[in-house]
Amino acid sequence: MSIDEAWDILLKYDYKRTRNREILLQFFDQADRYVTAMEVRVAVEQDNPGISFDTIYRNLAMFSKLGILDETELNGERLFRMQCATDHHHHHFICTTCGGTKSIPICPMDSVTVNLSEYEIEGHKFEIYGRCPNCIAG
Amino acid sequence: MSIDEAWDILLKYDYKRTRNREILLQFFDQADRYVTAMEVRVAVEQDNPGISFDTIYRNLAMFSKLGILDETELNGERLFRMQCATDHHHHHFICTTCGGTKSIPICPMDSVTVNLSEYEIEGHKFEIYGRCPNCIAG
DNA sequence: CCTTTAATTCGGAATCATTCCGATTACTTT
DNA sequence: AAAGTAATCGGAATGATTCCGAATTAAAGG
Repeated sequence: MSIDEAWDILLKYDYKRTRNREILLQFFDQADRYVTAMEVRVAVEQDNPGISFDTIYRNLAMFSKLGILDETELNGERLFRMQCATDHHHHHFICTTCGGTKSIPICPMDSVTVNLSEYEIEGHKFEIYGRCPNCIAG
Repeated sequence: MSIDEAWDILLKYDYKRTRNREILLQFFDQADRYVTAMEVRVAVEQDNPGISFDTIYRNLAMFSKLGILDETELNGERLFRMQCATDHHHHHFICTTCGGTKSIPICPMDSVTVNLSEYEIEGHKFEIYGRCPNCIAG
């Protein structure tokens, strides 16, 4: 998702265009991988020293709820990244070293044969963890 | 996994047979679903009022590392359950209301067609979330 | 059974990420 | 430019988890 598409969503929901949100979006746009909340904090403090933790966490949570960010968890750490374009549902390999991702175009839900008709399905998660070629080399 | 199988593992690694560990294992054995750390605390305090948080968390972490417990995360909460018998690799539907599970016998790794030969795969996760028939009925 | 030794537990303090809150600042609209 | 409301700030509060030194307990050997 581009920064512009993110702003489209934010403005549609009457969120205001603020400097902190622009900094956050630009950071996620160029990062293009999963980053920890701590990495976000360190990075945005470059652009706005004195930004409040509250502001960071509040916006991360809101972006995540609006689908602008993707949130996951690895070894007890929260990770965030810009949501992929939403046109093709897919999943990810996630590098446990750098947070980089690789698309896995299949969705296991298509292969589930168990009868879940009496269950209300709210969501699912499929992720592969490991090390990417770059991090193996490095 | 049964309580006896859990003790086999613990004793094999020279962990001692203590009352607190027995209480924990019995609780997970009868719970047979994902429970939060808080639920564990409340439950084991019935059997041993005054048990230290340290003891609970230390053993949960150790059980999890030894493969006696399965650990996952939902809405920022850590969930634990007794590990299934390890003979057939499979995944789970998890009820977001009660933590109950239903086995999903397929593994999406079998269907992954993307070439990951240059990647080191460390693990994967596939979970389906929703509400089970019991919890839907209310 | 008694002793020894090391693992385990206890209790409470410390840590760490995250959230809350009241006061201030900054968008957006008019 | 002024008003109104959302957003931010700064720092305190929260809550889960971990750490630590002292006390207890399980296992092994005599």
